[in-house]
Amino acid sequence: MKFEFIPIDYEAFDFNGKNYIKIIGRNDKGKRICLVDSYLGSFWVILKEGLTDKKIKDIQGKIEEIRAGKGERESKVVKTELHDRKFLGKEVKAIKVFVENFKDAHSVADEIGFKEVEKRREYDLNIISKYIIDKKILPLKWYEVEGSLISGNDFGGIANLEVDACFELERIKESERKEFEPRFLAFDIEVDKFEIGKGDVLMISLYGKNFKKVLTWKKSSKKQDYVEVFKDEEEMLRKFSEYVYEYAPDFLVGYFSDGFDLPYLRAVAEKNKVKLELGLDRSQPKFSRGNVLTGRISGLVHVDIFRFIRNVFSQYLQSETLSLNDVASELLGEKKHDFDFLKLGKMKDDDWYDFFSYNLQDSKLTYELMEKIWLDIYEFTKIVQEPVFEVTRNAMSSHVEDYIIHNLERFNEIAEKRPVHEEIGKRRGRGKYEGAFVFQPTPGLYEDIGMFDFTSMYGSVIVSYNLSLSSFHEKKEKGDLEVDLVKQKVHFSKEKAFFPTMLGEFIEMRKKYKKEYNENKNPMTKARSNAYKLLANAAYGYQGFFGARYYCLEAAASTAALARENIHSVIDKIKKQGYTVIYSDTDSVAFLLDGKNQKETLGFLKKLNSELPGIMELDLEDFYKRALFVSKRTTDAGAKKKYALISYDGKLKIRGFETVRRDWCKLARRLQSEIIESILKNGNEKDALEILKDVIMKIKKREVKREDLIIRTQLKKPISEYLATGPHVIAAKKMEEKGIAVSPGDLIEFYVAEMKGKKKLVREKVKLPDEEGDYEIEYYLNNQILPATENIFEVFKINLREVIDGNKQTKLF
DNA sequence: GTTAAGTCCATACC
DNA sequence: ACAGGTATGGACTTAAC
Repeated sequence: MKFEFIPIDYEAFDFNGKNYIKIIGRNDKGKRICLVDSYLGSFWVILKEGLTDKKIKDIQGKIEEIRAGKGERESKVVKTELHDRKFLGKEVKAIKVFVENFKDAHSVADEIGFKEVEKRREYDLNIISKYIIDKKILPLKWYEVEGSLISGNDFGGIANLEVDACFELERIKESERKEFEPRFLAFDIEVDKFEIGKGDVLMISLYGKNFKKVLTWKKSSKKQDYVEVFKDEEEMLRKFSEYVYEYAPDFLVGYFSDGFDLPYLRAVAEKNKVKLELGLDRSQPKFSRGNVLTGRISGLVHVDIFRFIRNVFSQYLQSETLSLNDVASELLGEKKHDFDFLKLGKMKDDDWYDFFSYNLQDSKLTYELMEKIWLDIYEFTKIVQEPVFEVTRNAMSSHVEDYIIHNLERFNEIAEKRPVHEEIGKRRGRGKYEGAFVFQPTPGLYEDIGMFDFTSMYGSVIVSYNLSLSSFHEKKEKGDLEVDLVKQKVHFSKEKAFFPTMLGEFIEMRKKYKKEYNENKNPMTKARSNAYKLLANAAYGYQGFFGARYYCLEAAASTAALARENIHSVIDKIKKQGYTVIYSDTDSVAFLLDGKNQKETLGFLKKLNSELPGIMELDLEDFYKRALFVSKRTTDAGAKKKYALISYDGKLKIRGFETVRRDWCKLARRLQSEIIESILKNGNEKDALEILKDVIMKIKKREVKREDLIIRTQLKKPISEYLATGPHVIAAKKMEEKGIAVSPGDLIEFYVAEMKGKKKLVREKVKLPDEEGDYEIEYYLNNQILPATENIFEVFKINLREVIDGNKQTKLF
């Protein structure tokens, strides 16, 4: 039978001792299809130089005799082939070893420690990645498929899967078809005790296209048409699996569902002795323990969008936390419903009604977030060529690496191995290298400023100077680039290596799609341009990351060194041209126009660009009307990474100030930003000073709302691991005492209250937001308001303490 | 008991 | 453990008196 097919999920299975891959996807009619394909996996044995043909034949013979495996299972080598390949850019002779069951590739490779063998590689690749590379059957790409229907007990009864049809793959070729409308089903649970395994699931909400349900075993007399009440938790759980099956989603979507909803459901299913049959083979979710739990459901893709947002998206979000509420507010302009969890112990009829709609809203937000970021997931999947399950969970370093792995064939390259435990330890012990240059600013209010910055600076340095593991030379060779790292000199070949080449592709694609997007605003090109930008930015960090296959600290250190060299050179040229440089951080430089006009400055930028090496490019960031720099708190020296700018159209750009820090109270943050705005708009401090005086008065009169005085600090590790007990740790302890579960990652809220007796430490005055008490006036004046404002006024030679001492109403200072 | 230096910790910038 | 280094600054801890 012939049909069009789009792969969504891949799973390997063994049948009669051989590897098979089942691909779950859709056909062009929207039917769910399972495609089964055989797969013969292989790895590489790289030979030492100068072996005779006869010797190589001998080795191949010896390899073909090997049988190895783990436990009961044993695989034989099916065949070997000799190839000319490259490894880290060097030409090598390599034997391709085909193993009956790829799970035994490592064991087989272990048997090939002959003295003629230089290295063994690719036995550590994931079988699905290997399959996608070898067979070129890429996720989310349409194919024309010929296959034969599988029925009965073929392949161990695979025809029993909950799909519309199962085929064995016979022929496949690319199709022109593009459009794909994925089916999402979002879910969310509510429980009575937060800790997994300790409580009951009170309700489960589901949200899809024209589909909304809240399943529960609790009742409210007020009717909600989407609520279905079951006799107990067990029946609710059964119905949950059934609804998921009926809706037949491609993606079952949750928010933090790897860490909470799915494991919680599993725990209560176990307790109720019911099976959570979510898989297309009616199997239960399987959890793998990495750093965090990961829940996999056979045949449909469980997506925890929190993880994708955290790993990929978060750096471009303004939200102060990655909670569903904050992220949905920012991306969708929609919030969670309010529900007071303290009611849980004594729920009334109306409360259940509210709780059901609260639960449904969470699924709705999750569904809409998935719709919102789907194109980003889709583009990442297309670019790195890994299945959506992995793409939505992997960190940026993995995305970079996956792109490399899936593109090595173009370079005839064999993949490097993943570092093992000892190697990682060694790498981590190597210590830091010198990073970026930051210009020491002079505090002051400046006027008429220009700012240039390099586009993808580190990426373009790597490409322009060819910095990577395969171009790195231990000893200097003829024509090499030499980079002086002070402690040592390192060398890189000028022969173009694959890593800089691929990174060049990221930068080029980013440029191309950014341009395309600007000409024709289309969410697809935006997502694509964004994905390439993220990959380009992460590639530098990747080479310095201890877990990377293509780790090269020398390349990372050289990238930073050459970036410094380039920014210094640009700073010098700008100065020489007659501008005053006032600031620079890593890849940007700010300077005073000193009477020169913008047009002239842009002309100068063009000249600067013509002198830059390789693909490096300097851009106009913007022209600004005013800029404010302040001193550090402890010395007179200007503070780095802390400044505020106002553009000619009145837009503010504030960096580093307390205003942008989430661990300062609202009052201090708002006051500081008002002061900064006033100063930048007016060009003087007069109005700003009045704003400050007003707030100080309010504090003293106790007119400030508690909400504006709450300080929020993240708990980064379990309470017991803290060596220094800061205020937020005490607040977290208090929460635990009240029976509120706290875990690493939570934002802890507290305020500083007046206490009986003289308390010295801040932590002794910590109270939780709902705890009775009066705020401590002195703390908020001295530890929040003053530090956030005094070095701003210092720029105008105003000593806040003196000014305020002269004010009769404010004698506290 | 007080104070200054040192350390821990969170958060930001690029 | 899940990209890197640079930087600020609050609050606690420790050493010295």
